[in-house]
Amino acid sequence: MHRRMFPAMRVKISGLDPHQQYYIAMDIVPVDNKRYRYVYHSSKWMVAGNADSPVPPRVYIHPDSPASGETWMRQVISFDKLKLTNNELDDQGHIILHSMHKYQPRVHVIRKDCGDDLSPIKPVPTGEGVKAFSFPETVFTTVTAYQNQQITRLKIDRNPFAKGFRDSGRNRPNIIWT
Amino acid sequence: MHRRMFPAMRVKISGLDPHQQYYIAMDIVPVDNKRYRYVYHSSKWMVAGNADSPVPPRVYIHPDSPASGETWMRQVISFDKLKLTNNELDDQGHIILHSMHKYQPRVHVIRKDCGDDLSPIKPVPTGEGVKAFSFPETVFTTVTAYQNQQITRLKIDRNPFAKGFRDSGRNRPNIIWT
DNA sequence: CCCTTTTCACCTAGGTGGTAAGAT
DNA sequence: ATCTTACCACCTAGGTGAAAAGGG
Repeated sequence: MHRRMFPAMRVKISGLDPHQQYYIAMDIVPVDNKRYRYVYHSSKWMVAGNADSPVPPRVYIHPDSPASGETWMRQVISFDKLKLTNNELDDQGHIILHSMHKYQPRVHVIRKDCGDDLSPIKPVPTGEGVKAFSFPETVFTTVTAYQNQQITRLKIDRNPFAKGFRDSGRNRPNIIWT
Repeated sequence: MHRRMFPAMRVKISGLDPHQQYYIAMDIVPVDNKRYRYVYHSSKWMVAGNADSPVPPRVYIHPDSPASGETWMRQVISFDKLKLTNNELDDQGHIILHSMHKYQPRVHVIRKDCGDDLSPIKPVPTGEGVKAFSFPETVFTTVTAYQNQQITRLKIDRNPFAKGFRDSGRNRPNIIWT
């Protein structure tokens, strides 16, 4: 199984060299070494043991890559086509995560000459010409089924593909418009 | 208005340097200086005057570009997402053609270091590191409405998006399956 | 008269959460 | 008991030719 990450991460970048070419990429790293479960009566995620064994590292290379600093800085950069899977044998280049774990997305800005061996199935290079950014408010917990009605609500209300589950969609038979 | 070119041009390439990066692109050039009309009773395209005035040059850069010679040579390269328009003011990077004219698609293989200023709205560069290929059997005449029942048949039979017009699609009401 | 544009029903392709069945 | 999978109806997004309307 695979699904897009939603809501998608969106960033604006400044301070690039307008005439330099860059790759922009995202990976997703574990926040800690724990597995979680959702405790319904307290509406909280609680530690439920140690993390599952690590998983092959994957990188989402933004499809506009490579592009000039000018191009990247002119637009909001959206990662809405990034796909997640819990299938450790995935062969479609999706990002592999464990369910019921906490993760943190990272945005990487990679000067073109440092990204020539960039690959969806290799770790992002580090060092000169590569910078990584992460935002604490984007930490999330993976699930295969929603544990929390507010999340379900948010997804249905905001994701265009879930329109069929919005109120005044489904379960409104026999309405006669006059 | 714009439509995809169908059937799409598909090529296989050999003889590239596996470790060199290349762009692959297509443009479409006039075959002659004439405008045509279709003569129904003889089922032939006949010259009907001189060509309309030239149109801004456009290039379709294959979306897998740039990629290594190895990558390009491993696959059939399909141009099925290339889009044509007769709108001379088109601002979406589609290839602009005159209706009722004869054209010839060309495939360009461009070594990466020669394609750094490649753009959908600039002519393909020429010279060292760039090669162009064309195939006489791919010459075609542009139309806004089909002139010929065999072409309509071919499109409906071969294009997945036209499935609704195939026999045993439409115009088959009141069939009861037993 | 001949060609072009607009609108339409009908497709392909694929992203949603619900639900029931499966797995551990 | 808890989590995962498979399938479904219902969407978005966009590519078809037919047919009617528009234009020179």
